[in-house]
Amino acid sequence: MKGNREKLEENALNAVQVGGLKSISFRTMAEEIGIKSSSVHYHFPDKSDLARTLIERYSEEFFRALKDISNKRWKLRSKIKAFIEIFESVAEANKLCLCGMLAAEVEQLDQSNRALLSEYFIDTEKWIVQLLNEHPDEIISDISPTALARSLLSGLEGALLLDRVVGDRQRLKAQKELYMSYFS
Amino acid sequence: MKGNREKLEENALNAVQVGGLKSISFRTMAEEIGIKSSSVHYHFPDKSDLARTLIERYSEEFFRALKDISNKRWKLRSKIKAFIEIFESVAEANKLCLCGMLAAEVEQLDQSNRALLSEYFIDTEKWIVQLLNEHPDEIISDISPTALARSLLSGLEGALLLDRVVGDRQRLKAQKELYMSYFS
DNA sequence: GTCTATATACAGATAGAC
DNA sequence: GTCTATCTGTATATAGAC
Repeated sequence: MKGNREKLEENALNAVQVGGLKSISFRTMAEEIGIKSSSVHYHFPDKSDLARTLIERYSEEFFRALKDISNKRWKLRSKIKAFIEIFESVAEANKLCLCGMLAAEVEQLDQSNRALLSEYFIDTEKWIVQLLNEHPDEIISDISPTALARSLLSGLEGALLLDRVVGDRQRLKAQKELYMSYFS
Repeated sequence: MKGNREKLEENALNAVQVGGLKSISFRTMAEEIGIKSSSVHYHFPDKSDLARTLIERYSEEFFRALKDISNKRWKLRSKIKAFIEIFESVAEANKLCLCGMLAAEVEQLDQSNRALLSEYFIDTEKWIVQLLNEHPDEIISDISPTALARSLLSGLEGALLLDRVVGDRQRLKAQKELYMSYFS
């Protein structure tokens, strides 16, 4: 019962997480669901509009998952673990985080999409900082919550990037070991 | 006194670190130094050959810099600091590490270039591990040298990626603060 | 080593019919 | 919402002259 717009979005999201925005075209998007490229333009006027849709869709789903973690877990350690596991599930599909991939292509994005990307990273860091501030007694470190949040998120994005090239999950595993050691 | 091949390599290296391999063409490369695209093909038969040249060139220069750090510094802390500063100088030019950028585009690379990319990351991690093993008494951590090396490198690559989008140097700064706290 | 010229393919995008 | 048809630009790549 999925409409074509929905199919296009899902396929494009996956393809961009694998190969980047420049790796997809209106033609290939169309072919994959059996329509013509001009019909894709009906749903997404241009590539910038498509990118915006994907970033918004990905962000919404991501922050919904973060909210879930905040609500359904008790200990800081368990929350951080669940957060890292989101990235592990991306790695298992041999993809990057959508925003991590687009970050490499930022020069090809317009200003409004760059702003959306930046917002994704900043808001994720804010979510981590809030977590840490809610459980100050469970943190084993002198590093500030802000610095911890920034290094954790960029560390996970980098781990996805390198692990996919090397062909294992060792960097994600190392990041997990490192950051779990910060929480009792 | 630079030959055209040298000019092409330098321009391409910079352009790929900024916008990725898919953002450059034989045409634009040619125009930037005032020749025709067919002449670029004389120097680099195809894009795969160009990519290989860039990875090898970048890796050689990078590992020469690492050797320099190994030789000219005494304390582990000073060596790690110098290593991180290599990434800071890349960030200042608003670029990514060449191999970090190509890691995002790995699906568009052939097998031999993927192997070169992987080698770059693995060899860098080995260099860090060796450093750590040479100064066991200067490490303040229970994390294994291997895990530290893997998380440090992927953390720095991720920091370059995110900082460029957000438009500051905060993630690189956070990584530096975090890892410097591991060494006396 | 560099050129002109060209082959071939694919890209984003739009007009207008149904 | 989807189609056919088309415009325009750009890509990789090669043949052959100079």
